[in-house]
Amino acid sequence: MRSAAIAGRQTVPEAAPATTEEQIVRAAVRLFAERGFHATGIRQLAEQAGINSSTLYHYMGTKEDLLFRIVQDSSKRLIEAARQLTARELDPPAAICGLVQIHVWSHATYSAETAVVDNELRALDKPRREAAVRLRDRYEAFWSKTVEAGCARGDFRVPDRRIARLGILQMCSGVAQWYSPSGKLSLRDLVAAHAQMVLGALGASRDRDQVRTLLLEADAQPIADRVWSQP
Amino acid sequence: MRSAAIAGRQTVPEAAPATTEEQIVRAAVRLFAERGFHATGIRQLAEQAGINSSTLYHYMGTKEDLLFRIVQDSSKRLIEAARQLTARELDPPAAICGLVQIHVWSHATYSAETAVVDNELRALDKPRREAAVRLRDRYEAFWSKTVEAGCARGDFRVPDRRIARLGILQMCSGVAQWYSPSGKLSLRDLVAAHAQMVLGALGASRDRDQVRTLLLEADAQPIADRVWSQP
Amino acid sequence: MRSAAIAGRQTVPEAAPATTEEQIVRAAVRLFAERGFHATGIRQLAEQAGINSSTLYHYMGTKEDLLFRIVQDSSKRLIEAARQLTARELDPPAAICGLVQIHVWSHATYSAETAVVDNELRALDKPRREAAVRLRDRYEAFWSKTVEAGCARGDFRVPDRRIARLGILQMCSGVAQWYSPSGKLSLRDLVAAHAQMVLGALGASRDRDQVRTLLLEADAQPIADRVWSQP
Amino acid sequence: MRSAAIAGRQTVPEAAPATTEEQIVRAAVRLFAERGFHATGIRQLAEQAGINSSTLYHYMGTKEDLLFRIVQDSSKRLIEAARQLTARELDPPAAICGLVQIHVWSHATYSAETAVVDNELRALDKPRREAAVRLRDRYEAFWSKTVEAGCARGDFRVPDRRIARLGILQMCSGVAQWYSPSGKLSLRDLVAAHAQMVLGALGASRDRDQVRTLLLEADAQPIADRVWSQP
DNA sequence: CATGAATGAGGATTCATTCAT
DNA sequence: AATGAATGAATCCTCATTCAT
Repeated sequence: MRSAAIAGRQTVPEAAPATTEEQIVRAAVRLFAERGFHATGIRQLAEQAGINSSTLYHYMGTKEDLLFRIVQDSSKRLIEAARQLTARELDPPAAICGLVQIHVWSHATYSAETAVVDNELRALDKPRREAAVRLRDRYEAFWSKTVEAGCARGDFRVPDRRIARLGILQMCSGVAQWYSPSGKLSLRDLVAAHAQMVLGALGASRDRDQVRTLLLEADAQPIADRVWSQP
Repeated sequence: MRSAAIAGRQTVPEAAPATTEEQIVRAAVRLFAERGFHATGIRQLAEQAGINSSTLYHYMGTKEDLLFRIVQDSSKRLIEAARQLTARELDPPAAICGLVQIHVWSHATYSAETAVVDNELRALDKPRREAAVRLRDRYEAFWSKTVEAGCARGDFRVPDRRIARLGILQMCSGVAQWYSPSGKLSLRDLVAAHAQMVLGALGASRDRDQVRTLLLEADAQPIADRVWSQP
Repeated sequence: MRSAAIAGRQTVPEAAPATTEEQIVRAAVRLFAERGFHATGIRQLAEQAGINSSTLYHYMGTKEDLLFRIVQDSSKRLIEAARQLTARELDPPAAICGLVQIHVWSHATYSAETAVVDNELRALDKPRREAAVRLRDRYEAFWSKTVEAGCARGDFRVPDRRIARLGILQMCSGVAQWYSPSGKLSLRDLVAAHAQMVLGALGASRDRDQVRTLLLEADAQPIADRVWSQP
Repeated sequence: MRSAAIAGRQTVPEAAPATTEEQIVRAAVRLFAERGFHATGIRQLAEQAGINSSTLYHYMGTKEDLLFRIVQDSSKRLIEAARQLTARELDPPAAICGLVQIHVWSHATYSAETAVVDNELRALDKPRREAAVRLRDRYEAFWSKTVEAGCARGDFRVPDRRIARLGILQMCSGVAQWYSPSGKLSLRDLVAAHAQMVLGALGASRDRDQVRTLLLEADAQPIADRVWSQP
């Protein structure tokens, strides 16, 4: 198991002393990602947040409420980033590189948050799970549209657009499971490697220099950075 | 436990009525895949297997033992398939197509079993988790070697071999999450699409006809079929 | 507070060694009567029944299920007794004496059971509370009919039949709160006194000898005895 | 706590807007009566009083303190009413009618307050419960004395004086459970019906006109009205 | 006067597991 | 081979209450 990657957040240093609520959410994100929702006890959660377990209930409704909040929050950040990117109306190859940049950067930097979104939806009850799936669908729609556009323009050639979208998303999500920001592989290289693989998978030309150019053109990392820094 | 029971959705219909043991393993595979290990209660398990919860303990040791056996069994099948394939010493492009064929077919056909392997390792205690990880590593080693060989021979061009291996494996594992054998997408097309995307991601030439030829050359599905049918 | 009266059951000695289930129900009846449903903890309940608190859940569903079972059981016994009595088609004065005999005897002898029925209905959720109220209404209908008949025949003269029914029932239920079977007041005298008061309240002639005769005619105690002895 | 707050449904409309304290007591009376002491949470109490739950602790000491104050206050009002009535030294039949008038009117008009006194004493700890029981005994002593006197004078003929006292009190208390001031049954008729039944139960002559005369003679409702209106 | 934060004890219930039958 | 009874530990969550602000 590649759990080392879960460490997460240290990238953006935070000056303000963490409020109790923040500490709870952080603890929850970490534990839900590491052990899973059902394997995380309310007492561990409290302990990790440095408070008594009953105090949790001043801040979260239910344990499940807390999960849902986390899922919702992280999903919305990704959606917002994709929205900002696609608003630029780049060509499909640049657009897909931008999406990869956002996705991979987010999954590498906020691996715990994204792992929760990717793995713990099934712990939600039906209405919330459906709400979470709708959010995920809204996010994936940005990918769909870009793939469609690229195929329509002849930039991409894929056997099946849906399979392609699912495949490249899955590939890029994988980094949350193994990438460690403290290792020697840089985020930049990680992103570039994925962009190159994605372009290849989509049947687009994928020369290393072209990829570099497309990533520069997309310049999506600032977007990702921004959406994850907002309160 | 006769490990034949793990097969799940039987491709080749089996005349023999399921033994109690088989039913337990089937129920476990289904529930662990659907809800996760920790969210699966021993009583649900028993109910789904059509027996009393105490009776479970004649067949499985612990709930965790049961998980471990499932993980071990499924992992070994994949390993055995990959072993048989690589024993043929195909050229890297054909070999990688064969691996994709095995992996995708297995994840599509035995989605519950593979999902358990992919998602529930963290529920195992340390020694068992490490044993399971060793099995996974043995399996992935076949992929590593093939990627290495392809890169060495110039068939593949990737920015980072480890990232490539992880990326394509992740992509191919994804099918367990969404593919439905009862839908209109055929297994053959599913496999072909993935082979094509994987070749692309690896920077190999990925003309559709070439892919078809490589898949025919690899002819790995019979292997997969066989390893999953064994007792 | 007159809690001494709650002791209850010892009247009918029981040869068979109490099963776990019986012990649970007895403990519940006693505690629900003494302290009330909400003031009775599941652990006290278990302790009084001589078992571990988790074992309770093999026998009762929920604590509330247990309450409902007790309410239902006791209500049905009273209904059955009243049914058997009214089947004799006595004259209203004798019939009302019989009802008093059943009611007072039951409330004196099974004070815990009847106290639970009388006081703890509000702890039930809506559907069960309504079911319990329906049972109570079925029981009180026997009283209504008898009062009506007596008024129609001129045996009784009351300002308002509904008030009368409620008043005399309430009066007779009171014994569960204070009567102690181990005190010096005999059940026979207790019943006779209430019969006399009820007849008076209903405006019927209430000479002591008449009351004695009516009670003999009704001869309802064997009925009460019987319905409470059934399993 | 200014005890005026306990009044509840104000017969005489009060101009002054309810103080926080009054609202707390009103909420407590209502909830303790409806659901019982143990089923009433401190937070519901606060919500119903329109304040934060911590604020409660400025007004009540403990939840149990609050219950005790309510019990004490209501008990004292009844005692005071009975004292004023018996100070008139009426003949036993008129006196008993006056007591019924007070008791029934109070239980009908202040059903929540009286229900709390009648049902929730067991939630008090021993010293307070005993204090509450002493108050109840002081109240019931007025009834005892009147019954005794009536029996001594030959106005009443009862098989057992204690049983008689308990029976008629119980009968009259019942109205708190079912009477609705907004229904079509008037308080006057309710009281008259009970007076008539009580006289009958005591073996006194109970002609309707006599009852009316006795009630007029007792003229106790103004007393009840007054004691419940005092601050 | 009023409150939000905080807590320890305890609420009911379910957990995986054992064992005698 | 199979089960019903039993349990201790743990589950999530709510309780009444305190206190600094």
